[in-house]
Amino acid sequence: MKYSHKDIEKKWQDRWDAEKAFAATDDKSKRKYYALVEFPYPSGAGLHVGHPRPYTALDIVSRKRRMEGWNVLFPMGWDAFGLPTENYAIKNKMHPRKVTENNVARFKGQLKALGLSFDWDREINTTDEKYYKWTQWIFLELFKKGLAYKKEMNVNWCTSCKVVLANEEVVSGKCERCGADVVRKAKSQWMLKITEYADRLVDDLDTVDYIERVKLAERNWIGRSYGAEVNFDTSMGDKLKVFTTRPDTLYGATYMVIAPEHPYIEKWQESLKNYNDVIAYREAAARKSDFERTEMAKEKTGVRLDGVTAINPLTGKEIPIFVSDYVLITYGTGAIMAVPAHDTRDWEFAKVFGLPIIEVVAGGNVEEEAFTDVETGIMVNSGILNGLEVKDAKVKIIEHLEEKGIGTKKVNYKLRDWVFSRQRYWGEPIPLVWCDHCGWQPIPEDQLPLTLPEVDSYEPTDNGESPLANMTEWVSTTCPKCGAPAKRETDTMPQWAGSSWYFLRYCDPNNDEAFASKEALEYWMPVDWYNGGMEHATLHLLYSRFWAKVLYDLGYISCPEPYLKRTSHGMILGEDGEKMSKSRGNVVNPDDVVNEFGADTMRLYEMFIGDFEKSAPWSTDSVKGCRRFLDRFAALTDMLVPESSAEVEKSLHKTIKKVTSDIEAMKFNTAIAAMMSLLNDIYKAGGADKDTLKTFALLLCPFAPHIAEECYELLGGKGLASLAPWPVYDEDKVKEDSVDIPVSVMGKFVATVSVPVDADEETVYAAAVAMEKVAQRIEGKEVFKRIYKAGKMLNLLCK
RNA sequence: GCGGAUGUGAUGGAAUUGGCAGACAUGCUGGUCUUAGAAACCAGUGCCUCGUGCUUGCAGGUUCAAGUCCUGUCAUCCGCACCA
Repeated sequence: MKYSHKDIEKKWQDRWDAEKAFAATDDKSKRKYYALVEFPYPSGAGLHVGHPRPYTALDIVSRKRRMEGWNVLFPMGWDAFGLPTENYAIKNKMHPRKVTENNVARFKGQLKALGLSFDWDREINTTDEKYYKWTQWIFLELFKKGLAYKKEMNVNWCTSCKVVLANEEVVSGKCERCGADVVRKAKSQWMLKITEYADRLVDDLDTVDYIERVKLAERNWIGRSYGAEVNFDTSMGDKLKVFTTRPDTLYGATYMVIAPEHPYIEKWQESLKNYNDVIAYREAAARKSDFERTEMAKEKTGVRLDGVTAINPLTGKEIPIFVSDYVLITYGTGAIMAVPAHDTRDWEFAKVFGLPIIEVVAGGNVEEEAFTDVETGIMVNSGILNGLEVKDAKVKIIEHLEEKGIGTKKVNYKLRDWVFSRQRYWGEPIPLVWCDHCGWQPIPEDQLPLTLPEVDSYEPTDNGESPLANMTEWVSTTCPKCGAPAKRETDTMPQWAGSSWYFLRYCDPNNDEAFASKEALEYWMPVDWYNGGMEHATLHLLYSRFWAKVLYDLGYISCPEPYLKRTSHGMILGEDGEKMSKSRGNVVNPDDVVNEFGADTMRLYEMFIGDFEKSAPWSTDSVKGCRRFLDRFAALTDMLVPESSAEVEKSLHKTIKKVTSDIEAMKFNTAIAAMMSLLNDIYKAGGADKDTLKTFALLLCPFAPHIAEECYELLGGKGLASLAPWPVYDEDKVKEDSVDIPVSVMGKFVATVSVPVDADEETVYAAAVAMEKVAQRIEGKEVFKRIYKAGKMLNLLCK
C-alpha cells in the first residue's frame, strides 16, 4: 500500500466519531480506567507543539487500555477564563466570550486532526454557565465551611495589568504574565484557607504514586517545619513571641529581631528614642520590590530599637531588639530570637553590628562561621542541656519551656493562604452579597449560576476595582437573609478556580442537579493516571488536591486524594535547543507538521524524540525518519508471504513484550525503536504473513492509529483496530535457544561464546576455553578463579 | 546562597539497574536505479598512532567487572529566594 496520510486520516477520524469509538460507557460492570491530561488554556496562538506530547502519551495509554478491555475515560476540555483572552478582547473590542469561542474552535480542530481518542461527548468549558455554576457552588461550600474569608492585606499589584497577583504569579518582582513591575498595595481580598489543609496535603503524599520530584516540590512549597514558640519578656511589659526550629539553642540567643512591619513598633512608639529612624527603615524596606530586597540580601541591614530590651528567659540576661528586613512578617510570628553562633543569617547580622556570639553547640568554630550542624554537635554553655545531643536537647527544652509556661511546641508552614480575588471581568463572579446588617451572605443555591453581566468596557477601573463595579444595577441587590438593600461582590475568581475540580465534572458533565452524580463519582474517581506540566506541581495540583479534600470532608466524594498517579513530561525546545518563543523565531507550528507529514508522523515523532520526562529539542530531520518508518510500514502490505520465518515470529513476540511493558513505564521512545527493529527484521526476511502484519498493526495502533487502522482493514482485520484485543506474546516464542555469553580474562572482554540457554557453568567454561582467542589469553597461566553469572557473563582470573 | 536535574559518537538518544557501551533514528560515505536530481533499496559509519590500544564532562576511589556505586571537581539548565 502506498501511504498517503491526507487520504486516510480524515477517513478514520470520521469513522471513530460516527461509531463513538472512544466514548466512555456507563457500563459499571466493566473495570474502569480514568486517564487525564491537563486541559489547555485556548490561547489565540493556537496549539503549540508542546501540547501534543503529553496528550499523545496518555492517548497511547488510553488506547492500549481500551484494547485490553477497560472502560476508559479520557476526556478533554477548556480552561478558558483568564487574562490573555480578556486583554485580547479589550484590544480588539470583542467580547471575551467570542474570543474564547474562536480559540476553542481552533484548538479543537487541531486536537481532532491529531487523532487523539478523547471522549468529545464529555467536553467541558470552564466559562460555560452550566459549568461555572458549580465552580460557584463549590466556592460557597468552602465559604459556608469557614474556609473563605476576606482580609485586608498587602497584595502584589501589577502596575500594567492593574490586577492583584498571587505570590506564585510574581517572578523576580515582575508580573509573570506581562513582565511589568509589581508593587505592594493594600487591598481587601478573598482568601481560601489552604493552610488549614497543609498537614494533610503533605502527609497524604505518602499514599499516592507521584513521581518523586513532584512530591518534593509540593513538600518544599508547603514547607512544614517543627519547632517551638517562645515568649520573651520585654522592658515594655509586653511578651515578644518568636518561632524557632532550634529551641535547643535558646541559651545562645543574644539579641532579637522583629520584621519592619511588626505592630510593636507602633505600640512602643512612645518609648522608642529613635522612632523616626525605625520608621524610615520600614519605609525603605516597603519601597523595595521583592527583587531588590533579595539583591540587597548580601549585606544585612537593620536598626536597633533604642529604649526597649528583652530578657533571655533562660539566662535572664537583658538583650537588644533590632528591626531588620531579613525577618519576614508573613512567616512565623514576624519576630525571631537570634542565635548568631548557630544560624548563618544571625551570624552575618551579629558581625555587622558587633553583637556577642555565644557557642552553645560544640563542634564548629563559631568565630569563623555559624555552626548549623544538628547531627554531630554536643550542647555546651546551656545549663540543663549541657552534654546532650541536639535532638535530645530539643525534646528536653520544649518540655522545660512548657513546664515553665514560657513556650510551646509549634509547627510552621511556608504555605500561605490562597488569594482568591481578581479585579477582572473574565472570571467566575464571586456569588456573595454584602449586607450592612448581616455581613457577607452567600446567594441562594437556586440563583446559581450568578452570570457575568454584559458590560461596555472590560478594562479594570483605575482604582483597581473590577469592571463589574461600574455596573450599578448589577451590583445593587437585596440581602438574601434580611431583604435589605445590599451590594454584590464585584471581584471574580482566579483562573485556578475552574481547574480545581474539572476532573470531577468529566465524570458526569451534563448534570444540572449536582456537580456530578454520586454514582458517577463513585465509579470513575479517583483519576488513575494524571499527567501534566512540572510548573503546576505547586499551584494547580496543590489547589485541586485541596478542593478535593474539602469535598471529601463534606461527603461529596469518597476519595481523599483525587489522583492516584501523577507524571510529568519534559518541554519541547526549539531546534536551537532554546525554549520556543516568537521572539527567538524558533517556533514550530504543529499544523505544518500535520499537513506535510501527517498526524501519525507527528505523534510518533513526539514520542520518539527522547525520554518522555526530559526536555528535548525539535529536529525536522528526525521527523522525516518517523515518516520513513511509516512509509516502510505501509509498504509491508505488499510484502505478504504465506508464512513468516521463525526469526520474524520471534522478533514479533519480543516486540509485543517490549512495547507492552514500555508503554506502562512511559518509555515510548524505546517502544517505537523496538517496532522499527521489527520492521527491519521483516524487511531482512523479505516479508511476513498476514497474521504477523495484523498483529504489528495493532501494536502500532496506539502510536499511529490512522495508518494502523488502514493497514489492519486492508489485511482483512474485523472491526476497528482501535478496539481490537491488545496482542499477547507467547513466552515460548520469546525464549532463545542459545545465548551469547561475554567471556573476559582478568576483567577484560575477549570474546562471546554461544551456548544453549540452559548450559551450566562447566559447559560454558569448556566452550569458552575452547575458543582460540580465550585460549591465547590464558595460555601458560593458571586459572585460579572463575566468576560466572548464569546466562550473563564469565570472567576468568589467572596468573 | 539553597534545592533539583542533566552531562554518552557529527546529532537526538539507548543500555534488562554493576556484566559485550553506542540499540533505534538522523546525518554522512559508497553502491543500485535514473539523462540528472529527489525518492526508494543495499552496504558502511565512536576515535586513533590499527594495538593484547583508547572511549560515557574532569580527577580520584571501591570491585574480578563501573556510563551505572562512593568522594571531590567543573559545566549547563530549571525551581526557590533571608522561611528563623
